Amino acid sequence: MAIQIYNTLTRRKEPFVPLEEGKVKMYVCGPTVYNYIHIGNARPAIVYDTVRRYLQYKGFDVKYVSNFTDVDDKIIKAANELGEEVSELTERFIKAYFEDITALGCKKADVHPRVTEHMDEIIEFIKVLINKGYAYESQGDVYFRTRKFEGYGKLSHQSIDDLKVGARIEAGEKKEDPLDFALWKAAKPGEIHWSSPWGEGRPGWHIECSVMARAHLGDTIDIHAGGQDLTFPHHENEIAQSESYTGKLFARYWMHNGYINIDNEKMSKSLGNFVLVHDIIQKIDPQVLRFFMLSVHYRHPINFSEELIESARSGLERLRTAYSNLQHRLKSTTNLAENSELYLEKIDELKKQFEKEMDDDFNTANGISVLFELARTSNTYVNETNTDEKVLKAFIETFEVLSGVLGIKLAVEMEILDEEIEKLIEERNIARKNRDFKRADEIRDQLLSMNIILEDTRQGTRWKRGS
RNA sequence: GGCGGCUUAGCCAAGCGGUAAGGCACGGGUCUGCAACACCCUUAUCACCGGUUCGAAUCCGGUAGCCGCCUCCA
Repeated sequence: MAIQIYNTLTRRKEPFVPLEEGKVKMYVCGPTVYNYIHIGNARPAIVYDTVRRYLQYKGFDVKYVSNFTDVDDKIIKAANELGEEVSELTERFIKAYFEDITALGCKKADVHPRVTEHMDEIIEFIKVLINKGYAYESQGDVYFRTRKFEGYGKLSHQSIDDLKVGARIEAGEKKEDPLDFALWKAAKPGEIHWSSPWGEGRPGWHIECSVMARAHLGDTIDIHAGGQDLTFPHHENEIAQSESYTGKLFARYWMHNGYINIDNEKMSKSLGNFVLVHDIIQKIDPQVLRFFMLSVHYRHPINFSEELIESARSGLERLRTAYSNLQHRLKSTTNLAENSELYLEKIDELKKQFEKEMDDDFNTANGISVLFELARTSNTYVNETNTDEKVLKAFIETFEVLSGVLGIKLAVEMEILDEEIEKLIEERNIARKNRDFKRADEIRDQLLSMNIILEDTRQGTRWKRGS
């Protein structure tokens, strides 16, 4: 069964068939680097990282490209305010971006192209659009002539006339039509600029993605993804530019993720409820954040609140515990179990179930519920009198593979305890054997105050760090 | 005004015509010296009204409420 992807272009789920068999060309709109990313930026990073991981799991060779917008109005403004060079500022936040998404369990893209590194190609691209009559120069700016492109509005499913009603007419209009958008903007005095046939200036926002996608992935790409708000105008404009340039379909599947709200309100600067990843991961385990985001379907809105994060934390903890229960039981497995086949079959069944859910437009929420079922099954198994190493390892491997697809790590770092603590645990076990429960409880409390939680199982005492 | 989405148990959330997954919290029980972990059990007819159908949370029409895009935005 093929993967089904909801395609914004057709507003339907479609079987995913890449242009070139076995290979996927994927482009994800990346951040404008003028600040730390907020959790709203983190969602596409996590969601499409997961899409990529699943495609790879299914055997596709994925080329994943995600850009940095490293020159634009907001960047220039921020650099001016901080008295910093544009390049210094962007370099700083690109570095921070990698730190943040790495913490969130996202792999780097195969290519992270930057606008400033594609200036020649951008200028060349615009020249062609002008030559073809799709763009025109106006007082040092260059605009795209939207009415010239027949398919304008096909992604956002709006007719060009409906769009026009809502379009804002800017003061000092240099456009032929309000819906035309800038490909090139003349530099204001003192602004960073590049030389072009139309004078000193810099690229408009939309052109960069058209150029960089083509430069790194070719004329037609398989999956183009980004936040829902990019559908219009950003992606609509990309389509207009690229298809006018190449005469070919730009992207075959368009994926758009939903928004994040904070305490049921839209995250916005005016409300002052921006949550930066950089800040929040000081307080919340970034893995919990990832788990939380994947527990909701990517196209649906998600609400962010401490209460919901706490609930996600408990859920992830349950999976981690199940995983460590298996590891722990491995040390005392009897290998006398007679029901191995039954469990191996169940594991296989759950694995298939997971794939079925993920095949359905990357339903990570359901994928996670399969992990919970795997946990319940393995917890039951771990408590059997006899276990089989083969089965324990199959459980462990399945946990690793499936959670790996979601980019979730279940293994908790088990640092070596100091000798003193080891001795206390040992002393407590002796006390318990002698039924000196007072001393035993004393030691347990003492360790608890050191954030070490003890659990007595039939196979011995084990410990873990509190969270 | 145009386009689109949402409304499922205390909270979160799946569901895409065949009779309500899963998680968190709560309560009861088993396990345990006690706990923790774990396991078992218990908890909803799906905003409302009408229609189509043998059968609807799921399709159609309408009502109400919430939200997004149409302007920089993930």
